[in-house]
Formats: sequence, structure tokens, C-alpha cells
Amino acid sequence: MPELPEVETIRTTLSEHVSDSKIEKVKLIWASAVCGWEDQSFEDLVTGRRIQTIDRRGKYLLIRLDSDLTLIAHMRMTGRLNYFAEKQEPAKHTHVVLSLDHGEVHFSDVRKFGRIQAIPTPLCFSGSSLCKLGPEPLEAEFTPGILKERFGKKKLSIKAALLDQHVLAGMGNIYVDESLFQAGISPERGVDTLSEEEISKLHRAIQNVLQAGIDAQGTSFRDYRDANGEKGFFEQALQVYGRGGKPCTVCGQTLERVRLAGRTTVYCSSCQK
DNA sequence: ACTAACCTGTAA
DNA sequence: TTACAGGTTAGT
Repeated sequence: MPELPEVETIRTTLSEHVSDSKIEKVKLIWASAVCGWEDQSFEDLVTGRRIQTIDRRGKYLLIRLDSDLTLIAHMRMTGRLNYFAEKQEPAKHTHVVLSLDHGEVHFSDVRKFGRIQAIPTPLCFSGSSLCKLGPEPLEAEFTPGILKERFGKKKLSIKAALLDQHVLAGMGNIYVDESLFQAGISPERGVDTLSEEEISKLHRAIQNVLQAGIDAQGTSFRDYRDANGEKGFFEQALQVYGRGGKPCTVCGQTLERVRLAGRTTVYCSSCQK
């Protein structure tokens, strides 16, 4: 489900409620959703800790606890983190309940792909999947030159390259298709065929689209909700994702729907070359 | 570089 | 009944 804008929205909406809260109790309804550290269980590590801040890296949430512990959470397709001010009976598909000194956080996930892993903070970027992630697309250090460098001399479609979290962190199927549309580049193009100008255009499109997604609090095409259970409204702004067979909003031509890099891909063969 | 696997729900 | 869904990983 969530890509960078959705994860960022969960981060901000959850932070508002839980910063400086103490986790008094951990209830595991489906224990495989969590992972402890070495021989210490998730419950033992987390119980009694205080939540400090929440960071984000790509599509990962980093929930910083005191005593140098971090919870690395990934929502995958349908994961949710919800905050409730009052004690709640866990809804269907809720796997973990964190009882705070005020309120509760519920982690739920219909498809059971999402995970929350407890790890010592100093090991966050060396001992986890975070260490190999590509650059953060909205940070100042991310330039067209860096994007070109990340593509290297790979022999990949631009669609596959942008979906690869080691190339660039945080993009998923929605925002890749939208960025390529805005840049006027066909998803089938090989990364090695892009000119400097096209890479610059793509760089700008990526930043525009992701920032617009954050401003709209994400895309709730299906399941996505923020920590308050609210939908995002970027769906209204989608130009291509989910619009295969419909007319292009710019030129009116019917949008193509193909399978690329294992994912459904929608684009306008007239506007995107 | 592609496919299957991990899961459940929904829509065709 | 089948195909497909916002993701990632481990296999060919």
C-alpha cells in the first residue's frame, strides 16, 4: 500500500499522538508480525519504553524509543498503524496492540505482509534492510546528477529502475507511473537511453509528484489510511495510475495498460516518448 | 530479468 | 472461478 507520501503521512499523524508516550503493554495477536532482537522477544524489548520521535527512510517508519531501541515498521501493501485515544477492541486483522500511558496504537494488516522489527538504534543502518536503500528523493542532496549516477549503466526499463528501492527509496507503482507521465517519458525506455535533459525532467517530476502526494496526505485508492483512520485525497490528482483504457487528461488518447517489471503500468503513448 | 511466494479481499 | 491489488525477497 503505502509509498513515500503515505508513509510520511502516517509518520506525521502518528507522531502528533504518541511522541513522549510510554508503552505500558504489548499485546501480540499474531506474533509473526513482529520480530525481536537476538534472543530477546519483541514484548520484552518494547514494554516500558518511551516513544521519542518517529522518522522515515524510504517506505520504512523508524519509531525511536528510549534506551537506544528503534522499531522499524514496514506496511507493505495493506498495513496500517492507527492511534486511538481510548481503549479499543481490536478490529479484524489487528495483529499488535501497543497500550500507551494515554491511548493505544494498533498495527493491522489484511494481507499479513507488514512487519515491525525491534533493533538497537546504532544498528539501524548497518544491520537491517535500510542499509542498502537508495537516496531520499525529497532531500536536497538528491540531484539530477545523483539520479543519473544511480541508474549507472544498468540495462533496465526506467519503470523497473524507479521501483527498485536500492536505486531510489520510496517510489512505488502509483508514484512511478505518475512521475513518468509528468516527465513525458515512456515506462518502457531503458535507463541507458535517457538524455541528460530527460533525467533532469524526471528528477523534477519525481519531486513534484511526491510532494503533491504528501500535500494531499497520500492516495487512498484502496486501503490506505493515516494514523487517524483518514483517507488521503491524491486519488483525485492521478493522471494515469488506475486509469488504463480511459482518455489521457492532456491529449485525450486512450491510456495504455501493460505489464512491466511485474506490475501493471499505465501510460500515454502519445504524451510519453 | 522474470516468477513465485508471502496473504486476504474484492471485482470481473 | 479467476485475476489482480499500493511491496519485497528468494528463487531460478
